[in-house]
Amino acid sequence: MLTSRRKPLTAERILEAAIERIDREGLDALSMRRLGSALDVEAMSLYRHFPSKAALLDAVVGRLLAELLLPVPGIVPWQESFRTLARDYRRLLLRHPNAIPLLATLQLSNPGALGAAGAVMALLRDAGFDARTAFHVLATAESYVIGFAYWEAGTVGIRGSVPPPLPAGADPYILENWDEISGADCAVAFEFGLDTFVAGLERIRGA
Amino acid sequence: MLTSRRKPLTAERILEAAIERIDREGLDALSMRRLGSALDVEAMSLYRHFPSKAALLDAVVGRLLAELLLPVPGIVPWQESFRTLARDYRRLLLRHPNAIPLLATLQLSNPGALGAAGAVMALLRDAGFDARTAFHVLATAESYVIGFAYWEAGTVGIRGSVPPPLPAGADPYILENWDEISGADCAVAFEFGLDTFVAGLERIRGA
DNA sequence: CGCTGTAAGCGTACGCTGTAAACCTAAGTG
DNA sequence: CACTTAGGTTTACAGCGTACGCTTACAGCG
Repeated sequence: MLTSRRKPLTAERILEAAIERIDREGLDALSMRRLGSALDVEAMSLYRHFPSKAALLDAVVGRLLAELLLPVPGIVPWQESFRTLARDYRRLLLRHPNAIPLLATLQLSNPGALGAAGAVMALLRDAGFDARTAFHVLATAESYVIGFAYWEAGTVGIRGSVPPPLPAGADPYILENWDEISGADCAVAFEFGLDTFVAGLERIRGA
Repeated sequence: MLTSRRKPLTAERILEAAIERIDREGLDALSMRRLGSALDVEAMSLYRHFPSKAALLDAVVGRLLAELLLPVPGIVPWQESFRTLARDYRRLLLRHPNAIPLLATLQLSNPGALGAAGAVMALLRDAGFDARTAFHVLATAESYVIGFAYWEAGTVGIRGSVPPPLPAGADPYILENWDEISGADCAVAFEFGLDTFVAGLERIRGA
């Protein structure tokens, strides 16, 4: 089959197609063969651009994290930057709910994660936190956001798909209000946790 | 092959073997064939006890959650019960780090999850929180614990295995103290987040 | 005792997966 | 022109989940 007529395959195009497929069909639906055929190419061609499927998924993580606007210390109060980043991160995760397991297993060694981690560390140290505390805050906050998005995507359901039926025996409040527990409700809960956390931070800043 | 000489296969024995394999070799190493051979049985025999691999994994989740000691309201201050449960949950997750992805995707419809969720709801309502707030707290806290364990297992490394090498460009503090960032350090960070959260809860109780 | 229904485990087979290795071809480059 | 090389293809392999049908062991019953 002639190759010269096609738009050339690039790492960038592969990543875009991979993300689109993950968003639309889920993580399990992303196989090298399917991804290849979505790009009009054989599966093995992808290996010219990524050494393995795992490497490709790592790159997907980096590419998704690049959507985040990182805070610059000193322009607005640190609390505001911190809240904004957390909210942006949650929204990013909800825009790509099928990719959450990928981002949850993100390692600090991922180049895409380093930038974000560094920016948060800088922000917090500029706010007066010592380095060790800043690191704890980073770990804690990232955990919270990812955990929450995981929970939200799994509980409320992904992209409005019907949540699984609740069996009898659930807590009365949850049972009665199951239908009302929506994305909006989750946002309230998220903000609640975020407020609580920031308030706690303010009390120990510089400690 | 004669079957009467063997210990009979039961759902219980299958679950135990599955958990042991997950703990020892990881989630990916758990295939029906391998699990079968660990039990001296053909893969298809497992389907007599579980309708699918997904159902088996669901049962694994339930079985793991059953290790948790659920709080009973009114015996000790709610803060103490809350903290204890969170710590127990974290420890449970770290005892089975390879199963964290399973527990992270846990749905509220999982029978094993219902008991825990109900216990927490009861605890919080007994403490004076209204139902809606209690639900938010449940979501937030569970997110935090799971997210944190995910982060901890991925960052510090699982069961003392060497963490991946940190590339240059990381935040200076993280780079310099990478070797020292240990489980103990994580425990401090976890307690820090927990304290922050409980303090925030105390301020809004009953609101 | 034999007969029969049923539950439990086995064997085979199908379509899918990730990827190693060899191959082919078009585009430079001397 | 010959030669190299990057990029896409082809084939092949081992392993996966599981549908389907077979066999075996045992329980209840006459």
